[in-house]
Amino acid sequence: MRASERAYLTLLEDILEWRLPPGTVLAEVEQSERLGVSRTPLREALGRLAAEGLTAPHSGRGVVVTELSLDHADELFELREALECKAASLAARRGNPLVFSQLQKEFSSAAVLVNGDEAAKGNYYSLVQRLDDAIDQSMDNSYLLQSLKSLRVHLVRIRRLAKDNPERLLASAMEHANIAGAIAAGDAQLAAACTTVHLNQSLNHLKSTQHQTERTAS
Amino acid sequence: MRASERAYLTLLEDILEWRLPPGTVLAEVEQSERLGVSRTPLREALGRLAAEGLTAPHSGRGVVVTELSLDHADELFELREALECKAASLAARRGNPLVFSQLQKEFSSAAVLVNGDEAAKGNYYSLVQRLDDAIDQSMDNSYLLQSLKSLRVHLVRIRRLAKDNPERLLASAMEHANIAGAIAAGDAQLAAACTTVHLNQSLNHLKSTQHQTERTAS
DNA sequence: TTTTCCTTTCTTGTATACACTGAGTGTTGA
DNA sequence: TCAACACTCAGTGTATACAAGAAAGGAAAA
Repeated sequence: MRASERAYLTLLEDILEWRLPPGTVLAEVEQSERLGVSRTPLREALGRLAAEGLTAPHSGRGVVVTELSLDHADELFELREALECKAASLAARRGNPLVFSQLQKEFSSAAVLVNGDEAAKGNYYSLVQRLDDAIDQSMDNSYLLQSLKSLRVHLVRIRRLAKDNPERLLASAMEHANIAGAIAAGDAQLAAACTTVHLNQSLNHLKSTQHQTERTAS
Repeated sequence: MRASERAYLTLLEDILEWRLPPGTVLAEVEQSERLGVSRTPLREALGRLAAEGLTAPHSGRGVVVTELSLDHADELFELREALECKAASLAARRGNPLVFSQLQKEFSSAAVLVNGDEAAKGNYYSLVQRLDDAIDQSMDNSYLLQSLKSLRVHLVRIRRLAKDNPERLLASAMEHANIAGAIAAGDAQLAAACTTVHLNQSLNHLKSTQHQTERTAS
């Protein structure tokens, strides 16, 4: 693997996992020594991160990890609604109904997963991943896919701020089942509506986490 | 100005103006000599172009300017509808009505512009630009703005394939007036609907250009 | 004659040295 | 004591040399 690729993947993971929290200054020599590559591939990695909006220039001197807090959740979810509703609509028009009715079934019977142990919860998350993948493939639009991917990087980062609980996961599973069902039925409008509902519920849950944190802190 | 910035801007313009058409191979030494910079800043420029989807790796040997033809218009406009409808909705909720009712008036009286000479047509295009800018500012969402900007790069490129005529420009002006009016009225749903109408008309016009070209070629 | 393998050469990937800019600090004058 | 100027230095921006890898061409064998 190329050195620039290794540096990029390492930095990306460090940022997404909050090991490099917002505001962290990324000096070139420092990071190149830490990652064991020279400055040239490191600069390429930093350039890719900047293009994704994960880093930003810092008063003319170096780059910093961009701010991200629950304050950004509203903006992020507005974009997410635009992209994912469109994606669900297109999938409803173009996807294979069998794939999505199968996914719907799995989500409907996901109650056992979200109440189980960590491994079972991992299974649930991979099920969500499979629905996303199926939509990505069915919508058959490379530009929309590209936009979604760059959005998801930020979503991964912000998701770490939320604590999920069994009740929310169960509700989420039902919402996902509805989305899959609407796509399987070929109903574009319903698929978009189900996605809107799901995203609003997710956002509300995310914000309720914030209130808890504020109360805990005070 | 930095050498990498110059190289980036020059290559960007060359690609958008079709001086570097799709499929053109961009060899590093060749381009660095052409632009009078060394390979290091040139590589940074190429990296930025690749992040925007304007270039893509070419079977292990250099990068090529990505394909773009009217075949991509459908995909591009699907993403555009998702983003611009959302943008118009948000602007309707958050924008200053006075700004948009002023823009509506200007679009309504734009008939004299589109029938005029080249300079007058330039005025019309800058009016469209002002509406876009007003929406960008009013929607107040940096993530959505970022997505829109990366989309617009491709739209600039594909717009060169379309020939505009006075009838289309006049209709376009009316459609823009409707969008501005809906935003001024604070009607998010109507603003989105007007945007959908406008984009469908634009896409149809773009495709009719294609048919003419095909008939001309045969 | 065709296919396969080897060699050559061109292009990219990486490291490093040097130049330049900008921020911080210390000193000097009012 | 404060402000302004100059100097230092850390850190980025650029150039270039070198290494590694892939494609193309030719030669040899089937």
